[in-house]
Amino acid sequence: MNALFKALNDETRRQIIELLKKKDMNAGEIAEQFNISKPSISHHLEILKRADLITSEKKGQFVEYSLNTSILEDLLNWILTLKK
Amino acid sequence: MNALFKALNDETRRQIIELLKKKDMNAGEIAEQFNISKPSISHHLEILKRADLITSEKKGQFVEYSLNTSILEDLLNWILTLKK
DNA sequence: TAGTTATTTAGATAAATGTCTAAATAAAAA
DNA sequence: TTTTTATTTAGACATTTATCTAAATAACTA
Repeated sequence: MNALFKALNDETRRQIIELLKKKDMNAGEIAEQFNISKPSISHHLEILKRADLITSEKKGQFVEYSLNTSILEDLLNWILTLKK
Repeated sequence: MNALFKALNDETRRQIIELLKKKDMNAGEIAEQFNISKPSISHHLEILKRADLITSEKKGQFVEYSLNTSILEDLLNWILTLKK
């Protein structure tokens, strides 16, 4: 849960999630959407991955990233228990 | 949304939320539950308040804190749109 | 094989964060 | 009014974080 909240606590990472919601994208395509260096985006992707919010698959030279929404189930339940 | 994610990105603050889920508590009662100084807890409470996750009411010398779950509606919707 | 392209790793740095102690403020009690 | 109790504010400090540039790695292309 800690890694999940940490991953979500950044506007850039939340935007990456929004992008991946629309379609799978490789690291370069994701980086293009931001005024942030590729290494920094790579770092954000790693944090999202560690939180299991995204998965990656090597495709030739590219690394394709996909959103994993199943982990959000935990968060959803956490919130719902707070609301009783 | 930023303040909300920020507020949730800390184990102590999430525990404070869990405590307030059970019942309203004043600052001292909350601080008692942790091995953290009162000023630090006060600081956590302020961050939760800024995120509108809790409200406070002065009662004599005490300040009573309550959980505000309505703000979680936004978070809930954010998650649900990700899950399509 | 040599060069190009895609991505990550390494290392540095500035800013943000969580924590502390000491001091300030506010209310109650003596 | 003086003292005690509850809480917050101020300031300091160590750690974490987001970012960068330069270098390394991996895979395609000529």
